[in-house]
Amino acid sequence: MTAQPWESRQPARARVLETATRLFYTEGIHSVGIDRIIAEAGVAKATFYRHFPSKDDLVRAYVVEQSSWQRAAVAGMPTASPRAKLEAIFTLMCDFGAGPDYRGCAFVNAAAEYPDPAHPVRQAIADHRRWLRDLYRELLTGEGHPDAERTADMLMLLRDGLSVGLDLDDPVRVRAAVEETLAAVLGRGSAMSEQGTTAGRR
Amino acid sequence: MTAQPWESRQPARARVLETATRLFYTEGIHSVGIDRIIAEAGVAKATFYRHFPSKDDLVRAYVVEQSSWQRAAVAGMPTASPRAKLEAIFTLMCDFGAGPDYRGCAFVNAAAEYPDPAHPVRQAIADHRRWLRDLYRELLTGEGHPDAERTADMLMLLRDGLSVGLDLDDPVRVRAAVEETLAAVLGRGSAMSEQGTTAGRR
DNA sequence: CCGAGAGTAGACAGACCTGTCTGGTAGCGT
DNA sequence: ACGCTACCAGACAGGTCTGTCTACTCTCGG
Repeated sequence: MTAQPWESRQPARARVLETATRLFYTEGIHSVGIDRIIAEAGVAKATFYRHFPSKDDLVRAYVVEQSSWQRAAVAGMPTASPRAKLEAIFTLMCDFGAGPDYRGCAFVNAAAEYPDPAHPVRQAIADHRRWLRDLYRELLTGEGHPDAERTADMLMLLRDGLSVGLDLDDPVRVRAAVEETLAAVLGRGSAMSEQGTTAGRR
Repeated sequence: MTAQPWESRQPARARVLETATRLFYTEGIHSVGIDRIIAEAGVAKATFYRHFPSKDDLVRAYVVEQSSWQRAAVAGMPTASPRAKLEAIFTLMCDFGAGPDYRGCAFVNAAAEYPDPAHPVRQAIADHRRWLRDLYRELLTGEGHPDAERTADMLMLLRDGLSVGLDLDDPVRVRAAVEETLAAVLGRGSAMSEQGTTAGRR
């Protein structure tokens, strides 16, 4: 009875990481135990601990994987002008944040559960944020923005704000405020377009 | 040996709440157990459970108390113009966030550990955020701002962004970006003054 | 003086946590 | 056919969690 034709399924490590990602994101990290993860992933405990020597390693892998997803998503976006790309990134975040499963930014939430800045999980979060800020800065530079450094920091502020607000406040109002702020920060070239999933207005 | 002259000390409930506030904020909520709190507060377990029927009640009291602090802090600020008051509020947040003990926004962090929006803790957080947005809106209205509703939402974005950024990124750069964004959102009347604790520039 | 109220100290129950270990099975390369 | 690797199932240890309970002490109002 044991060990079905599991070539059909994903390999154990991927199943664990997928399950952990879902549970960590929707329920929080400290609230989800190993037993629950291996049960829902259909994986034996020994197998889990072979792939992830400790729970913290799993958490770190979760954060790193989230970062990889986002990098891939950005890399796979249609290459329009830098400005259009920036606006598309923020539109995408607003769309995602308006969905029913949205639970805030995975990195911010993880950081809230790992206070120590020297912890590997925090390091992974810091890596992601460095990448993100560099992305903003390069897009701004590519657009010929006169103060890409400062403006990239402002976009980080906006990004963090919308991550939190979409979770805790009314997403429709947050979205409108994001569009307005983005226009104010980037200068009113072409306002963030109207193709959002939720009808724009207010 | 038991029961010293504890009229000199704070009463038990206050000691518990004070200890819990410190530990919850600096180490996270799920990471801190009841045993630790009562030990550091110097309170018996039975006493604790008389004042707080469950840990969640304590957590809720922690959130409510944080909210009270902030309301009192705002109420106790010198009453200048609404605009000056707004700028002072953001300056205060930046000053606080530049300190070594800063660990992010207590409400955002707590929300990260309580995913269920119907949970009493989340309700308390929502109450605080409603108060905060109303405060922004009223100050903007008092200043005669043409679109206080929308701008209040933008200030919420900025507030959440700086709460996160001051914890996870370089506080000096975040502060500069906050000043810039605030000026952009509020319109360049009088830029946020230079009296910060950390030297302004970049 | 005496009883009520608030507090202290600590044992205890039952659940859950991480992490280890044993033992068995399925598939693959050689 | 053989061994290697990856996996499954589950028991187990040792600790920690929340919450309950017993037994005692101190203080104060009446």
